[in-house]
Amino acid sequence: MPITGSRTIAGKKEQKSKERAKPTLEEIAHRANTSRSTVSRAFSRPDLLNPKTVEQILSIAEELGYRPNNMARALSTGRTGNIGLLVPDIANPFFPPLIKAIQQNADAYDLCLFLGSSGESAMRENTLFQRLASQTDGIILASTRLSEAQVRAHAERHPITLINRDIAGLPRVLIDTQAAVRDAIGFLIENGHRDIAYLSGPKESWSNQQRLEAATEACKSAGIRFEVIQLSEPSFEGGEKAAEESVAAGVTAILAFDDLTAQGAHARLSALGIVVPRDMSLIGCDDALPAMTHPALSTLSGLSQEAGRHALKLLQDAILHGKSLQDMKVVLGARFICRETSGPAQSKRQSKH
Amino acid sequence: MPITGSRTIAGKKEQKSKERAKPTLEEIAHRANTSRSTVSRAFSRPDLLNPKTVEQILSIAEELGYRPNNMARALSTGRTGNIGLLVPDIANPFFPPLIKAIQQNADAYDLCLFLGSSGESAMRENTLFQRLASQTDGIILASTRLSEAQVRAHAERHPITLINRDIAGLPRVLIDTQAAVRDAIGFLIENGHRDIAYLSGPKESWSNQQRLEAATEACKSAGIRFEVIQLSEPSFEGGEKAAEESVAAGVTAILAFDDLTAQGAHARLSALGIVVPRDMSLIGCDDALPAMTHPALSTLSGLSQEAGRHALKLLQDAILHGKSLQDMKVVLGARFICRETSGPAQSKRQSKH
DNA sequence: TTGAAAGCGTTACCAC
DNA sequence: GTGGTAACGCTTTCAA
Repeated sequence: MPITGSRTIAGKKEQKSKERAKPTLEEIAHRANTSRSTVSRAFSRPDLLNPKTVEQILSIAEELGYRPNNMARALSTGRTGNIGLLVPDIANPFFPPLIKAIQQNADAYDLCLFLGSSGESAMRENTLFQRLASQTDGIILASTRLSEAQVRAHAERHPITLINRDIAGLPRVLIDTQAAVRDAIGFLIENGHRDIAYLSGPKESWSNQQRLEAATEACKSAGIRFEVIQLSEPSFEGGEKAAEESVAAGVTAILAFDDLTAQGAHARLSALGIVVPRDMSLIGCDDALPAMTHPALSTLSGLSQEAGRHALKLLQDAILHGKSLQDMKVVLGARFICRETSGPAQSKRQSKH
Repeated sequence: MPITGSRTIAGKKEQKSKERAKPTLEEIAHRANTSRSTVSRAFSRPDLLNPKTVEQILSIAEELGYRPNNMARALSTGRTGNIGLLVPDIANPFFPPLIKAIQQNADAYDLCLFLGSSGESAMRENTLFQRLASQTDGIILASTRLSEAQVRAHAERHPITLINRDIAGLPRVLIDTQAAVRDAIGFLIENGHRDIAYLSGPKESWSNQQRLEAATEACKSAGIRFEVIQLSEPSFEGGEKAAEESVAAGVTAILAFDDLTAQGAHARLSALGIVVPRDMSLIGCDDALPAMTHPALSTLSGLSQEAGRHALKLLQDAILHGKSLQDMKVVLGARFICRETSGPAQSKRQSKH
């Protein structure tokens, strides 16, 4: 007996006794002395059938352990019932809560989720997209590293929703951290800090651009020294290296691209004997490691739950209403959350008040 | 113009000027004055064709932006090129690294990954399984909450690989933490601890059973008081609650089901003014929050990378060699990693040495 | 209320 | 080397 995928010319009564191959509509129809059409309807539009017929079919199906073949169905209907989600790095703590939120909402819509993690590589992301496109009704791109042109090209042929990427004309949900960044910088300044560093993330990252811009302006307008330190990569290790540079630069406060890099920085600072927040204030971003850290990390609130919910809603609209017909844009405002890693600047310096 | 999924009787020349519908083999064949078969072969078995033909077809395909339809291909070949992965809770920090490892290996095998998060619910896991079964070649069940009977039933009809669940006859990879648990308990005892609590995870969890068993025996044979505290749920919050019970129970050391609950416990202990490790030793499990914490959490090493790699290997074997023909079992040994949250017991008590 | 048959996009067998 | 055609499992007109 062939294991799988074998061709059988006369598909009639192929199975021996207990040989349980996956039953098909045909199989059930045969057992119920009826046709494929009827059996199909028994599942999709039972209201059109004689209740007795439905009942009989359902019971036979149950007995045989029938499960509809999603791919065949999709091929026929043009709808897959699947959606895709592409993230740069699933191990970055910002994403799991987001993925979870999307997953749960997908369940509610009765959709299955394809997950892709691109490893921060645009090329890989592209490949994954193409692979997923033919098996999904739409795809959510979270913090995509693709160029605007690439995203537009994809959107041309497949429903898309963006998270944390602002491309006009495409449905997108944005977590706006600019106000929160200004608050955080304001807090630091009020607490006497005059030398602040920003650990800058990937250049392709919209979020990073936003934060960098807001921080730059806030410091500039306050006449404060502002150092931009480029992370080698948006990871724990990247944060560690950047911490050393920050120390060398002689700042008293660090605003990190995200919580993960902030934690990396924290670890390295501790290793160097620098106590947070006494010797150095540290603020992360995303609130992805809630209170998981000691001391609890000051950060900018993440909102990934809401972001996920809205993203799925938008995607659903895009799928049903054809190509993202209007310029849907949801903006979620983050807030500065002051916990235990940020405080007064050390030494003689004081607030001006 | 219909948006999608429309039926067209004469599929000949349906598209107007720039109306870019997704091109099919037929479409390309037509443009190249050849047949579907040939075009198909140009992609799958170009060696069988005249190089000129191949080149021409490929260029036309490129120009049209042709992408093969995975579902149609799957329907025809019986292989989907997809695999599924079901986890109890993607937000639990143990899983992201595991998922990432599986994802990367899947990429290497040129497989797409379906991710399902069951929310710790067996029912939901079952539903997801059935939904995924028809669109995947095989499914990896990580820390499944399903009963043995349910798992076996599924395995009957679909290739499966288990992670951290020991069911004879099915391919599985196990992270064995028993030796590590014994080492951890041994360490605590040597450091003067005589009252130890274990924060116990989900009953369905094989890992939890293993840890509980090892800890119980280790304490028993050393004649040490051992308290089992059942977590309301394996989460940060669950850990917080359990910490209070531990304090009430008057233990000097806590071994937690996993890192997440350990962190929850840590947070609550700190809030209660209990300093770790001075007043209370704390050991997690999985090494999922590497050094992300301060003080760095003592834990049992996770090995999720290796687990993911082996799981995919086993699944691949199961898929290719038909139903998991032999009792493949990979056991990975975890180690106790002593960091900063575990140390000598407080007060008068001393090690016997 | 039910059945026949065409069609979804692809592959694979069998001729030519 | 290449083309015709059946088949994969399901949905959906169209007739009866």
